[in-house]
Amino acid sequence: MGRRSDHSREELRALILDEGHRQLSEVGFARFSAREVAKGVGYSIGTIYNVFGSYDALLLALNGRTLDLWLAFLEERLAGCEEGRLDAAIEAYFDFALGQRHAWTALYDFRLPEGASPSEDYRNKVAAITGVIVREIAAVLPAGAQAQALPLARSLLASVHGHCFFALNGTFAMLGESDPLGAAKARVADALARYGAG
Amino acid sequence: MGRRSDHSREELRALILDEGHRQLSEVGFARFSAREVAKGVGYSIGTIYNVFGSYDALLLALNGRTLDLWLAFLEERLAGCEEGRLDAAIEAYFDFALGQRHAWTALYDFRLPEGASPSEDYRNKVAAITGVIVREIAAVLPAGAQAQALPLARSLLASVHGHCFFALNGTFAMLGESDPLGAAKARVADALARYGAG
DNA sequence: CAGATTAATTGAACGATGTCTAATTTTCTA
DNA sequence: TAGAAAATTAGACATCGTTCAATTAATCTG
Repeated sequence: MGRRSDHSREELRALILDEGHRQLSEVGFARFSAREVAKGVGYSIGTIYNVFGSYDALLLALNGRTLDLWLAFLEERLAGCEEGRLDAAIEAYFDFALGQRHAWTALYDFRLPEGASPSEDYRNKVAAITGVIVREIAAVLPAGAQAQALPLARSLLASVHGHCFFALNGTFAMLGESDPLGAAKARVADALARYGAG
Repeated sequence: MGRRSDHSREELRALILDEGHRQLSEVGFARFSAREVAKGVGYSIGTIYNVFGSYDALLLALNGRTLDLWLAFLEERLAGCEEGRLDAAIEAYFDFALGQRHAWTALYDFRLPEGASPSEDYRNKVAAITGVIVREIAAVLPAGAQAQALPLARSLLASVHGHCFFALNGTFAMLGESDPLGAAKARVADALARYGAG
């Protein structure tokens, strides 16, 4: 079969992303297959390569979508939240990871070949999520510690990530920890206490 | 070729583990291949399956070896260390992950199929590493807070893991963080300060 | 020591993967 | 309307994990 006019380039791209994200969320990164996505949208594997160029590029696009969903989820949770916004953000972190388990895990299971770096677009998405945390931390830091908001946000993101990661991969269960979210909140509180936040 | 007397069962197992760990450390989890290991030891792929039963079992054994190396590395670093032992442990965490980059990453990239859980042997190895941290934290906690040593150790392990993970996977670089180790140490110090450690 | 039994080892087969490319077909352009 | 450009396909390729019948060497047995 040759050229078709079923979908424009952008429609096709969106179609593949929709179906791809659906499958990734269902089967997880390890079992994810570009061929299967092609089947799902009724095109051949070659078309996936025409649109995305490579398997890696497809996965980067799918992970980008996950980041978009994550940011939206985070902002929505914070939208009607007056007090305890930072705790709410941590809860949102956990809830998204648990709810979108496979998609979230794929963010970290998938790695570009050594030397390669993600697109500016992708980096911006990561920075956007970080930006939310920077904002929330700045809001609770005293005036004299505002300069610490960015480095602190990066560090606390890493801490929360570690807790969330151990919760999902079974490490915490193996060690008898039954309240990963509580532990994560406590560590964030520890750090903020030192900067006189409140 | 039929039965050979080149190696006993245990020698063969050790041979495969040696070569497997060498290759895993060299090429990383994504490019690791059981067939290639078979080539490396001069046996056929079938023999790998006779000895280990499955690809998953082989990888679990290889990750087990990484955990052994990690524990030994950690203890050796702490051996001649009088003060600042906890900071030394965090440094050791980072140094091992950086030095054994591929092997360390494989600990978390590889996942058992859903529902399956690692062997008791594997769980013990993870618990052993945790045990070292519990011990070191207990040593700096005041008498009244000893009960917190275990939960705190689990939580601080997660925090340090998050920092190490972000350092290795490029997230920190992407966010402009240039001292992940320093940040990890600071978060641990924050937590200990709250418990009156010193 | 000879023959039978057991155990280990092999390599081909299978279905699946990502990747590439020649051929085909449609659409656009001059 | 003829030719150029773009899109789509299907098959080929090398690789992967997995299985298994056949083969061969070591061991046991009488």
